[in-house]
Amino acid sequence: MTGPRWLDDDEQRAWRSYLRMQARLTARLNRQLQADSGLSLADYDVLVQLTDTPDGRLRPFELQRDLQWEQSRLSHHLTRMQRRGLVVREECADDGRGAFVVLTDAGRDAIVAAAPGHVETVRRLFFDGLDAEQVATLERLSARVLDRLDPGEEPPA
Amino acid sequence: MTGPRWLDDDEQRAWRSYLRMQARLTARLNRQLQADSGLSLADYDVLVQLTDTPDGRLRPFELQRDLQWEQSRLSHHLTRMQRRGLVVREECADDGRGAFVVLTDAGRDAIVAAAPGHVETVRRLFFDGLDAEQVATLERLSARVLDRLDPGEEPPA
DNA sequence: CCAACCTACATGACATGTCATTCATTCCCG
DNA sequence: CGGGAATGAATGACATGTCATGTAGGTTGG
Repeated sequence: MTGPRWLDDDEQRAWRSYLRMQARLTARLNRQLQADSGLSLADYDVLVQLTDTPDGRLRPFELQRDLQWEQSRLSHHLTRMQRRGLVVREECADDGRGAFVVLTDAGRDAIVAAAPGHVETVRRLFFDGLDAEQVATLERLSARVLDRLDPGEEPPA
Repeated sequence: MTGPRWLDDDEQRAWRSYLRMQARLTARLNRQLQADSGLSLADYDVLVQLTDTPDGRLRPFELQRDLQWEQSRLSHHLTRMQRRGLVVREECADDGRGAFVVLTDAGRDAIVAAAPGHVETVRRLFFDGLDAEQVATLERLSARVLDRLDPGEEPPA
């Protein structure tokens, strides 16, 4: 086989720039959320999914499908969120193996309190620096890469 | 104050798409590296920095500056890498507080063995799906966001 | 029917990352 | 000089994430 196809200079710059941006932005968002609401980004994502359902309850496998998390990560995370009173687990009558994850009042309060500040931070740190063209390109770029990562997968609802 | 400025539909789609791409891509790259070379992305980044110096040695604070890691993350990570024989710590004669991190032969072997497969994976999963225009936009976008994250910071060497 | 198989979920061990704190040394200014 | 502030780095406690495995309950073809 021939040697690897190394990245050219433009690709190098773009890749490094992307990696750094990604790392720093995630760290900032996490810190803002944590400091202002005591939630992590992961907590936030789980709570958003639950809030999007009419009765604030989902089966873990549905959460897993929506979030695309590893099953065991989800299980561990739900255990921790339950310990903190953000959700509770309930048994599932239909399926003896299954369970429900249910948003508690405290969980609902937490996400309601956290959302405005989080969105504001996303806007301030990210979108406010970009024009519509860049945002559109980002979306197509992400979609293309996602398609290569999981060929033939439905986009999330 | 007025309510938060929520994201519009385009921004929502772009943001969700970006978040998902980012998470999935990172997971894939990490798994490929781990499976093929027993290294994590974090190991890889540290080893790259060390390999870029003529004698494979750096002060921890230099590594920290280049990688932009938290100081304690770096310290813990170096401890683990040292335990696995990828680097060693040495005392610093010039500065009694300081230390050196030195690439071992095993560390050098590991990065040399890992790099081709990693680059190939980055190319296959990421760049092969994109055109030059998208890559260029990504770089500018990342640079702009980075600038908002750390106003007035020098770009890395 | 029932044995093989699949699905939903939990768990333990361990790697990684963060925050707060500690410690020694160096710097700097009166 | 001397003492307080700053710097370089390690550490302990704890949150998070991964992999391998366990377990109970469903599903299905012969």
